[in-house]
Amino acid sequence: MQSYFLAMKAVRVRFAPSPTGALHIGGVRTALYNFLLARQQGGTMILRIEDTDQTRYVPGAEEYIVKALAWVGIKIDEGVGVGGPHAPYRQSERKDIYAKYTQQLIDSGHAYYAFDTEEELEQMRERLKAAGVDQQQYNSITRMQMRNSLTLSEEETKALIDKGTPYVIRLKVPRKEEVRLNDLIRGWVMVHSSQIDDKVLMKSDGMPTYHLANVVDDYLMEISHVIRGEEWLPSAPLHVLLYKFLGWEEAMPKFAHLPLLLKPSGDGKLSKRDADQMGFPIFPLDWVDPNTNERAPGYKESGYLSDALVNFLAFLGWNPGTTQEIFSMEELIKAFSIERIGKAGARFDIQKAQWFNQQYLKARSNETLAEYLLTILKNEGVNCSSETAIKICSIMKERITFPKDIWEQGKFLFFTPTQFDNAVADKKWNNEAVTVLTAYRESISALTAFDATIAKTTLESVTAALGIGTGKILQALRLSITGAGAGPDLMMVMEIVGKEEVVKRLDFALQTLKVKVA
RNA sequence: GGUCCGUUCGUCUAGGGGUUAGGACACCAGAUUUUCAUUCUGGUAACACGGGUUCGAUUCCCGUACGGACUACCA
Repeated sequence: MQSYFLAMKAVRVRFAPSPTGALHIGGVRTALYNFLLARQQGGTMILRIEDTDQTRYVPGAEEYIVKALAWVGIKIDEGVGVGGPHAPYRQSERKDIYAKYTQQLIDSGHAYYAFDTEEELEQMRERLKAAGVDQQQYNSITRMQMRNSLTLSEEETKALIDKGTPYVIRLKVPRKEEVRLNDLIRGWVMVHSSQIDDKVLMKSDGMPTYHLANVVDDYLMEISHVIRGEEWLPSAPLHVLLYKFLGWEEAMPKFAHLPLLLKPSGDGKLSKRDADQMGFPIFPLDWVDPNTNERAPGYKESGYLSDALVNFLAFLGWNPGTTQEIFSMEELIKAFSIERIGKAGARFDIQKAQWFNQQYLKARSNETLAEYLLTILKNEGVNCSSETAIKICSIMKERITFPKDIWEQGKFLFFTPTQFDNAVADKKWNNEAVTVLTAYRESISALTAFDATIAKTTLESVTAALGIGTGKILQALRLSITGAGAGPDLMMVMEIVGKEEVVKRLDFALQTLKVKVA
């Protein structure tokens, strides 16, 4: 009956970041998994901002999170930015709610006031450490030696509070109890309550800690599944205890603790530092730290396509069990399942992300890419027809990883080369080449129509007439036209560049490289 | 240190009591491309270790090792 009720419960998931800076790429994956489950089950995706630590608040972070999620295609149904029946969705605006439930815990004997100063806490830890105690915790044993409402009389406690003495409210964790939870990814996890300390629920500034706020909000917002990073697993039993003490055991959400995203070296959580060192972004969008004014690159601005990034991220810790690798968001929604999420941490391999990007880029139409190219060209002050831009994209897109490469690797299409690759020139620039190219220049300048096919047939007839193999001089021709020894189809390049420019470039190359054939 | 979690090619992973342990990225080689890239074909490469259970374990159990997370009035 009970489980039937739970099974039927509408799927409501939340992504609950803290606005302490830009959204980490690991956070994006967590949000994605939540979103996939919500969409698949016809559920609701909620965005809640966990800003209970006023000291760590970073201006602009919340806005960044909203923008970043929108960019990757994670649509928020309810929460910050869109509102909903459980507003407000910013924890700092829900202080009264938490106060009410802390009071309830105190009244039911599951929480207590603690007046210990930082120094006193420090002394306690020192004392325990010196005594060789394994855990220097505020717990069922040590709390009896501290200044709290358990060791003080009711009058003393009241007097202290009335006097305005700073205090926190701590959870009274039972001394001996087996706390268990059935994680959707890891199965049963059991922890003895003696291992859990009397966590602070309400800080001395009147704000709740994560533990309390998270449980209260998940309950009130009717969250069905808590999908979050593995770093929360150790405190999950504490949350289970809270549900129990608050009388919400029946409505407790299911938990799924995701494997961590590891640094490429594999030792530890992926951090901004590692990403910087390895030269890849850690944030979805560019982020300027308001304190240092430092700019951290984003995936978007670095040229990653959002659907490629989503595909890549989805596969870090999850797989469909088939050999299909390319998944659109729609396909991911259909195929996703929590059961197929792995247990072990996944190293972050930027090469794979680049491969996905390349795949998605190739799948883009020339027209779409051309639009993008045209905006770059406009900024660069380069004139180009959209027809030409489409042609350029068609020859460039097979050979690049990022859209910006079309421009960066295709500059020779817009500018006459000013210098030539010496290695190629040394090898391929010889008398034969000069003979052919000189003749070819003459033939082309006499042409009235010009395109890739004509360029090719013209070249073939010139080499045939001279009795020289086309292949022998092609590199020299490429060098003349592009300045380099490698690139896209040469005939198409010449078509794009146009007859006049081809002649001009041949003249310049013949002139400049003359010395090579002394 | 303590608690918890984890461990299949270099990486992401499939698989699961009897398999030639499969795929993808990366890498290497060949083919195509008169270049490079793409594409195609092929190749190198893995069940951490030790005990059980079993006719048989990479798969189940227990240890060990190694790795990670957590251990704040941070989330």
